[in-house]
Amino acid sequence: MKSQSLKEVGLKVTLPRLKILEILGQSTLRHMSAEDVYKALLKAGEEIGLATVYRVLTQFEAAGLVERHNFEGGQAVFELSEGEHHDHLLCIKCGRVDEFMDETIEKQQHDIAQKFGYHITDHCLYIYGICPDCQRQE
Amino acid sequence: MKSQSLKEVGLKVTLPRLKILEILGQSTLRHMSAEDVYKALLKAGEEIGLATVYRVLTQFEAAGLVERHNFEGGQAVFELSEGEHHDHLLCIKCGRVDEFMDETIEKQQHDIAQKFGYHITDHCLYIYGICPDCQRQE
DNA sequence: AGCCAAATGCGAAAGATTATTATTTTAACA
DNA sequence: TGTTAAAATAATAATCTTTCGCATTTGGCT
Ligand SMILES: [Mn+2]
Ligand SMILES: [Mn+2]
Ligand SMILES: [Zn+2]
Ligand SMILES: [Zn+2]
Repeated sequence: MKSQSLKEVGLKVTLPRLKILEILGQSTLRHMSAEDVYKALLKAGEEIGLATVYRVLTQFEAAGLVERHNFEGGQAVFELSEGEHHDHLLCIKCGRVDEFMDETIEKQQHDIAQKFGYHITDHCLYIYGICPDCQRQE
Repeated sequence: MKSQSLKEVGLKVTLPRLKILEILGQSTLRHMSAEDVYKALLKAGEEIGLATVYRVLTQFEAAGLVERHNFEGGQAVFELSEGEHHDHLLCIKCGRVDEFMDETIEKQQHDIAQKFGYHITDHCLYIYGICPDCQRQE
């Protein structure tokens, strides 16, 4: 359960942290901005400050519980870490986000880093485009 | 020459625009933030406002003269468009940026978008890691 | 129950970027 | 070449996202 995952990463079990984990897990959006989380909390009747949301999300990221993405549009978004890595396809019209993982691309990245002598720590691949639904409405 | 490229994209030839193009072309850094450009202008004795730098860079982007990248770290960076697309390798220690292009990755991206039914407009792949030089100093 | 370190809430502050508006400059043309 | 309307600039204010500082509260432990 949620309090367990907090303990495992060495974070105190507090009400704000539990609620934020809950929101991230239940929301229909897998990718939420701090503001999204804050509004969802308000809607759920929780009085948690926006600064706390930011603080907690940053701590969750450091602990490996969530991942932060810098999609276009100013606000960072967060999603619960599910173990396996994936990259993103984003619709520039409606904001839809799809996820994928491609072994070939992952391997090529590794080869490129090796060629340049880099020790990879992380990477992100964002493919922007127009989703099937939005193409129909043109 | 520079005034020509401005005319070609339908932008008036103004001193700020010429100077900014010049800075982008001459700087040793291929990837500069608006602030970087602004400081380089000051150093060159030009009195151009930061707001103008932002405005001009955004116009250049819209005109296809420069590309904007949202690397990690808050500030967007800009580079002169050189025709051929490329992606980026970034050192998280020293900020070094390397560029590469991999046909296999490009093709896989196309295939993925097709599978999801997206019409690709753009994409970016950022590989973060530690560069050879920084590995030595550990 | 009671203590103390850690966490929260609130408002202020910071950092990046954009908007407003008066003034200046450009491009077109008489 | 001088005139003029439209566009661009400079300066400043405003906005937006995120972080900080500090007084207050809470969670974990005795
Ligand atoms: Mn995702
Ligand atoms: Mn580049
Ligand atoms: Zn869409
Ligand atoms: Zn380095």
